[in-house]
Amino acid sequence: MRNQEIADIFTKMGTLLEIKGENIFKIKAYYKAADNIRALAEDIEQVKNENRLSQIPGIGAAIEKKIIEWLDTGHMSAYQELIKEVPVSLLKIVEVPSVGPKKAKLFFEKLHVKSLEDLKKAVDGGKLTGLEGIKEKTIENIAKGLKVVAEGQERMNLGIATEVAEEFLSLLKKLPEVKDISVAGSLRRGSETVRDIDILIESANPKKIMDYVVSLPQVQNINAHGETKSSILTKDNVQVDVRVIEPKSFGAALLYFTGSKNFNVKLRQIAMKKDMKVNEYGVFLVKDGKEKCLASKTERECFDVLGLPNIPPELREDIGEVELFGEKKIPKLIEAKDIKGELHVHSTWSDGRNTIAEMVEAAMKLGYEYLAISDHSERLKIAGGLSAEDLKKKKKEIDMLNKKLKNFRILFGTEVEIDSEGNLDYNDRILSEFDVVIAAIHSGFEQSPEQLTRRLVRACQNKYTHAIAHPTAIHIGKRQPLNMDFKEVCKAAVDHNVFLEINSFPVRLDLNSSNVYFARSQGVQFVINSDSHSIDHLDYIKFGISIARRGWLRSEDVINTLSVEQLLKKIKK
DNA sequence: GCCGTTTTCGGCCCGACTGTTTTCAGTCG
Repeated sequence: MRNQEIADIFTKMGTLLEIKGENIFKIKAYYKAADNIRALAEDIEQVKNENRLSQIPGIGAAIEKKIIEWLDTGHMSAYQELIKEVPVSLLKIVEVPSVGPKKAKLFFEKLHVKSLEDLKKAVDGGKLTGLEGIKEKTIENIAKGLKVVAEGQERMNLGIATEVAEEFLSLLKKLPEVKDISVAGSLRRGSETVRDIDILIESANPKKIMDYVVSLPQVQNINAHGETKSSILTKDNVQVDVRVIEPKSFGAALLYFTGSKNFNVKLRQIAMKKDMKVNEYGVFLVKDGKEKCLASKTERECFDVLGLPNIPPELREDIGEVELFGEKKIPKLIEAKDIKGELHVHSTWSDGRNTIAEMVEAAMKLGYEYLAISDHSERLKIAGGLSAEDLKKKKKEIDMLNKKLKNFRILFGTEVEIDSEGNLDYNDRILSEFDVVIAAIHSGFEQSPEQLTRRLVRACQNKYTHAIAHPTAIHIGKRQPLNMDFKEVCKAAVDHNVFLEINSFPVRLDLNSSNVYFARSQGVQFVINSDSHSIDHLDYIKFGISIARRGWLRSEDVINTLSVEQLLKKIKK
């Protein structure tokens, strides 16, 4: 799919036009088109071939023409013209905190600054001094910003973000001034990656809280320190924004700061049609130039007066949830309590840190009814892959443990390698012994799209395969997802009764929520696993559940919400 | 550049903080 690359071009064009000083609404049109293409569930090339591009919201005649040109010829003349005027390297400069399009333009025109290196030289050489609107403090902030960029402030995965947020929440909760507290932003929406952490606090005494936040030992740099809003950078380079809200508008603020941005825009548009206005202080009726607050205390009240149901944070992406909620078509989403067991955890038999017995004990504490111990297969030597001989011993251990257990079943599983041709790493006789066979790719990521697709399709066709683990093999921050035809893989999964995994391990989070949303539309069924390598990892399942919810999954779309008997019946080939 | 139950023009979501000003522009979310 070329959706991402086209969306990226339009995002770039938006920013370049901003630097150029174009009409703000034209710029927004490019951003909006990029957003909608990125969120598109189907292949844009197919949409083009079926002449439906203009049906995508935010795509009119001009942008449609540009998309067609790009898909047909591999270049876009409007983009080429634009980067002649505004060097594409300026995009790096607006990424520097406290430098936006206006300053980028100023530095480019007055100092010929075209790259981060140029900017650094200009700052170090004192060249910024004397430019209009630039004084000591601004220069200092830009110097700091350059440092942050140099240290690579990337998006962190959901696991790291959750950890940092929990640390701050537990510290702040101790303050007597804090009446209520919640995370907001993409973290609350359960997004796979998070850029910064938003924390909202309900309190009538903001000053004390603000002073406390900026004085914490975790703070490396104070970006802002206001009366109700402060922003800090931790020593681990994580940006944490804390806002204090008056009790009467906590709900409205939570709604506002949870976003997403596009969801908020949609809410305001709905409000406008009803002569209302939404901001972080409440939902207001606007009449004869006067405003009357209709709701503000809780999110639910705000949704109520807008005529909407209580939309869960994970769904607030403006990909149709608002409209469908109006028609009562949104499914009842899966919840943590629906999970009855897991099919993909490791033990000391391969590269896990805990024994089968220890893993089982931890799983029972979570209220699970079963656990498949799916260790690596022979070929993956680096992770202690099991030989045929090892498997016999492991099976014996599981049988023995199962005899002792009441109301819990250990399943004999494997995470078996898919080789470069799509064959599985054990022969049929061995595969037939397992209760659960999960096939996975751990090597050969750089094959051609055709090879990768064929590999995954063949793995699905194997009559012993029950599920595909971490189907795109993404490693957040390190490895791109496999470049393959995901639609084909979904089709093979459906045709051969194979379940696709939502792997909850924080560096994987694979499938991601857009994959899930798309796969669901293709009729795929799922399994949510933690891929635990120790008892501490079992808790990661919560991230997989967030992704499932963001992909609109119900409990019946996920096989490990079934009892063990139902599960074994369902996966039987 | 997009869009339309005011449909081919005239709108297009809202506010806090900072640094520069002395009323506001730029940045950010």
